[in-house]
Order: sequence, then C-alpha cells, then structure tokens
Amino acid sequence: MVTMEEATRLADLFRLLGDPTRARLLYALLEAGEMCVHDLAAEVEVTDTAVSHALRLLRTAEIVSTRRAGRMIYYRLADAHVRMLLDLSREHLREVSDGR
Amino acid sequence: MVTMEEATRLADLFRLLGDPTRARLLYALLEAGEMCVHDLAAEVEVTDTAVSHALRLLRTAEIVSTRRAGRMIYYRLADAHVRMLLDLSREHLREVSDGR
DNA sequence: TGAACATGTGAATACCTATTCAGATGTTTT
DNA sequence: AAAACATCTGAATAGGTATTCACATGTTCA
Repeated sequence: MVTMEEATRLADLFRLLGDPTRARLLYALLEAGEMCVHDLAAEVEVTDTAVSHALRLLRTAEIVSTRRAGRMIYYRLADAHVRMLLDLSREHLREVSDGR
Repeated sequence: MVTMEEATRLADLFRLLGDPTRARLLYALLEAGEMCVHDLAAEVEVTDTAVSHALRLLRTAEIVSTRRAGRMIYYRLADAHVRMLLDLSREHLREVSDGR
C-alpha cells in the first residue's frame, strides 16, 4: 500500500524529473557519468545560472551528488535506482513511440 | 543518446506523475488493477471532477486506459512499463527512507 | 594579494497548472 | 420520457515555479 505521505514524496520525486532542463541534465549525466556545471550548461544549452538552480533542487532531493575538484564541481547521478528509473523511462518512451 | 525532443517527452511523462493527486491515483490503480472514477475519488479523497480532470491527462498520455461497463468507466494502468516505473520508484523511495 | 574563473544565491517576473464551480453528455431504470 | 446516476467539459482563479539579472562566495594562479 502507498500512504498519502509516501504518494506525496513520490510525486515530489517525479516532479523533479518533470522539467525539460532537469531531464536533459540527468540524461546527460546518465551518459557521461560525471560532468561539471559549465559543461552541463553547454550540453543542455541553458545558462550556468539556470543549471545551478536546477542542480540545487536535484542535489537537495539526493538525485545527484557532487565531488569537488579544484574550482570545479562534478555532478553525478546519486545511485543505481535513479539510473534504472531514467533508463526504464527512456525505454518505455521508445517502445511507445514505435507504435506510431 | 537522448535528443532534445526525447528529453522533452520524458519530462512530459514525469511531470504527469509529479502531482500528488495523479500519483495517488496511479498507485491506487497499481494496487487494485482497475477502478471507476467515483471509487478513485473516494480513495484519493478529492472530488470526482478533480479526478476526472486528472485522469484525462493520464489517458491522453496513454499512461492509463479505460473500459466502459454500463455507466461506469473503469481505469487501469496502460502497460507493464508504467507498472514497473511506479514499482521501481516506490522501491527507490523506501530504500532511501531507510537511511534516515 | 589581486585578478580570473567556477559556481551559488536571492528577488522578481512571467508562465503554467490544479482545483473549483456550473453545467453538459451519456447511461440506466422505472 | 423522466429521473437518477456516472463521468466529462470549459472557464476562472489561486498557487507554484523556471528563468533571468545582479551579485556573492569560494578557488586557483600569477
């Protein structure tokens, strides 16, 4: 069973993935493994500031984690569950798309 | 690789799951298999109208599908991918919660 | 120490969206 | 046909949020 509180937290999780910028950031990380803010901004084609705001939300929710190296901060997906979630979703979408 | 268009569609998918009402509806369906609008409204504790609006979004996105039986319309999760996605997410959340 | 670089922060705006209300559609029952 | 029921629809409002701008923080290198 899923309690109301649990449903709220699940919705919170999904809502974080439910933004094009954040989704692109996460899939970029899924592919690359690790990236710094500036490179993520270039890849996703938004400003550094927007990326920073987006990453903060993902960091707070423990969807991504960080590693500092000099003045750069490298971001990566937090754990295997997140990777599986992104992977499964992408697969789902591609199979659904096939049927068109 | 994930194209920009694909990322947009993935975000669209996640955004639909990223609302407490819709999340509760989906997890109710994951458990029960099939439910009519009125029972869903009772389970999730919102008005029939709000449920109807929510279900329309999920239906349009092919996340749920329907079956008419008399004057009632039964909703169910559209496919196995959706069920896996919900299941995996719930598992993720529960494991993360353990670490507190 | 100071300049250049990488990232983070806070406030403001503009857009999006969930819910509500009133009423419409379609279905069954008598 | 009319009443009762189940669901849907459209418009309006209220609340949330992504982006931008200006600036702050922290780090390296000369």
